[in-house]
Amino acid sequence: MTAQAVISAASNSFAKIGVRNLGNNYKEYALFMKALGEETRLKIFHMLSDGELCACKILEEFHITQPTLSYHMKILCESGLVNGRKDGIWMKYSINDKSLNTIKELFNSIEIKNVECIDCSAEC
Amino acid sequence: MTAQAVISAASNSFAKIGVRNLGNNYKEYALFMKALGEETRLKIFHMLSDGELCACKILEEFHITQPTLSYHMKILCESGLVNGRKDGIWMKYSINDKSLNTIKELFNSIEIKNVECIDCSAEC
DNA sequence: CAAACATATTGACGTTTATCTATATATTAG
DNA sequence: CTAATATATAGATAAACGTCAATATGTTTG
Repeated sequence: MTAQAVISAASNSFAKIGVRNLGNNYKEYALFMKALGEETRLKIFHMLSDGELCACKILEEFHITQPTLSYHMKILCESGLVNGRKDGIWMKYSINDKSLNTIKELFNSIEIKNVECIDCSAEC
Repeated sequence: MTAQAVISAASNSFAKIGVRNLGNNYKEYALFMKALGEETRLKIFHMLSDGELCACKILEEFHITQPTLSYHMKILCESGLVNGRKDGIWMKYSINDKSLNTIKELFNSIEIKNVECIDCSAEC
């Protein structure tokens, strides 16, 4: 079975049980979540919701070294959640509007359905 | 400086720059995000948005072993995002409504403010 | 250009993660 | 009770992660 066939089989299975298939987007979304799955980065992201901040201001709020902050900002930026722009010697960071909306839509699109799984015995 | 003092100092700093402080909740939220920051788990979570599913059905959709699925389900459940209930020999999983709403509120509460960071030079 | 400053990169390190195989623990059916 | 089935746990392992100290890079100012 080729890699393509495996992927195709997986997609078909998803369709079989009626799940909305986000396709390749799962990779992107997982990257968003991974970026926010670390307390320091989540706090930084939340700090940025009040507007753009420069690295030095962010650094003041944590007990980490400057290289560690730089590492976290890199992950936030590479995920696409955060924009960085250089302003003279300063790096200024802000939330990427588009990505935030993507996340909002992802979660808001999930509506709880109180459907019990009842046909297990017939299929497993 | 004691651990308590450190935490207290951090909280004060947050207040200083006017960030909504989510307090201890950051740990919980980061756990949510970490749980969804892995492609397989994100897919599973999304599958569950169509209703309760048993482990064996979920397993069919992935090319992983049963112990690996068990490991992922444990992480999803321990984060609080997913509920598990035992029904005979089957484990049935569903999305935790309360946690989903918590996440929705977390992101929906973030409104983009186009505020440039301009007073860096004065404070750094 | 040189000094001062903000940020990025490198290399090292211990820790955590995702995965597997092998095995254990339920639970139901005969 | 025993066999079959679904799931969980244990132990091992390779890769990824978060952190730091040291150093490099880039920018402004005297």
